[in-house]
Amino acid sequence: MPRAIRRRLSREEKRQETKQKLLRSAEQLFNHGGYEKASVDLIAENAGFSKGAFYSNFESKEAIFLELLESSKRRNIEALESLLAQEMSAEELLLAIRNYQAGPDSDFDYAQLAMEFQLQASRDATFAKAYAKLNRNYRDSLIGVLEKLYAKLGRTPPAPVKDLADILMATIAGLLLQAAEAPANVRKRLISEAMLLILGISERK
Amino acid sequence: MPRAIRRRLSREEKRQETKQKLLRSAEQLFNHGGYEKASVDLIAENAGFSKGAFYSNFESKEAIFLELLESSKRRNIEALESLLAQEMSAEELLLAIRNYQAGPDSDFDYAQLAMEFQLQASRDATFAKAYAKLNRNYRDSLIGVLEKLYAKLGRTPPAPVKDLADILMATIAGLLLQAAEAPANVRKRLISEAMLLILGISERK
DNA sequence: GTACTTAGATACTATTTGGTATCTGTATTG
DNA sequence: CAATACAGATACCAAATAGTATCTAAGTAC
Repeated sequence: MPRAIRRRLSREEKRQETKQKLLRSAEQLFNHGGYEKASVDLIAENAGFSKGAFYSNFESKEAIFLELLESSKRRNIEALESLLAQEMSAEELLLAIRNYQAGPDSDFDYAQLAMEFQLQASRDATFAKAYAKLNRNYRDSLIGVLEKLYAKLGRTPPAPVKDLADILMATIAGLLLQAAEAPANVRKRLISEAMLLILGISERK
Repeated sequence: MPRAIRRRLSREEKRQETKQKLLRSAEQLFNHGGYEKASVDLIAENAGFSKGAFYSNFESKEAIFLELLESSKRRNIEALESLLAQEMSAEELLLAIRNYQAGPDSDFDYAQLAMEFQLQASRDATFAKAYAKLNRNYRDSLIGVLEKLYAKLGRTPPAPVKDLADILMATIAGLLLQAAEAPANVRKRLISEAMLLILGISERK
């Protein structure tokens, strides 16, 4: 175990780099053609490596899929949490939420990948458990943001925020998938509109 | 061509029966495990036939998938159209819409299958075209129903009905998929809630 | 610099896939 | 009832798949 003590781990560093490349390759391919169509061979090749590299870094295809799922969800949750932490006016918060999923920062690709996860989860018990757990965290964060939003706006939510969170997540996912071929601005507009409707803040009362 | 004139087509009848069995088998399997996982062999076997029967009735796996898509969408559209045709009060119409997708008549399975279609469509140009076309019809029907609804209610929609239709479709699909493991009554409640929020008719003003 | 470790390449396997070619039994036709 | 047509079964195929076993070149330790 001479790992943690040593100074320059050029070896380990490279390994991590390879792993990252494989992850990004897999993300791309899963997103593009779905779980089944993204073969291990292809993932490796697309990253500029061979299958050997893949199995040297991941236990299985399922494993890389789950790892991807976890990291995406984590990133998403972090974005929400940081939103929560910031001090901002009601209008600012509203705007931020409105642009959250539809903004240029959060890639649309993620949504499709998430959909792929969701579908796999609805079919595979292993995935289902992992997905449910991660989703719960995400949902909780979203609920927090919504509560903060309504508090700042001085309004009462039109429905339990738990439900609003669920509906919001579903709608965004659905819209992104539905309009996969539509131009980005159409998607954005629809998503914004949907969020305002669901949150009940479309017209300034 | 001694087909259309003759009396009792017991042969042709049987053929159609076989085809229907294959279709239902495919629907089941596509829904359960997705497009890729439902092999032609499996579809045939599950219907009680051999692969020979399959290829005697369908040109390819893609073909049966598309045929399934078409018939499901058609059924859905017909349901909407018949809703449109009926004379009913605003409340009745509202209730009917509220229960439309969430009702016991429309099987939840369909939604998951539709999702599978949608995902495939987002990845395959052939599917994309077919799906877009069918979806357009469905959307148009839904728009008609919504217009009728608002007319009867004597209200103005909170957003262009076109957008409302898109959002509604996406939300329902998203919720059904998201809550695939949740009990049916939870799904129903969420879907109802979402519809009311999106349509802007949650509280009786 | 020599011995050891290991990231990653190559080669291979067993299995599954969609699709085809061919065959067979039975319903239809004359 | 004999000839034919055809629904569907059987037997195949080439390609692709996830995963494994083995090897090699380069990094690390002494």
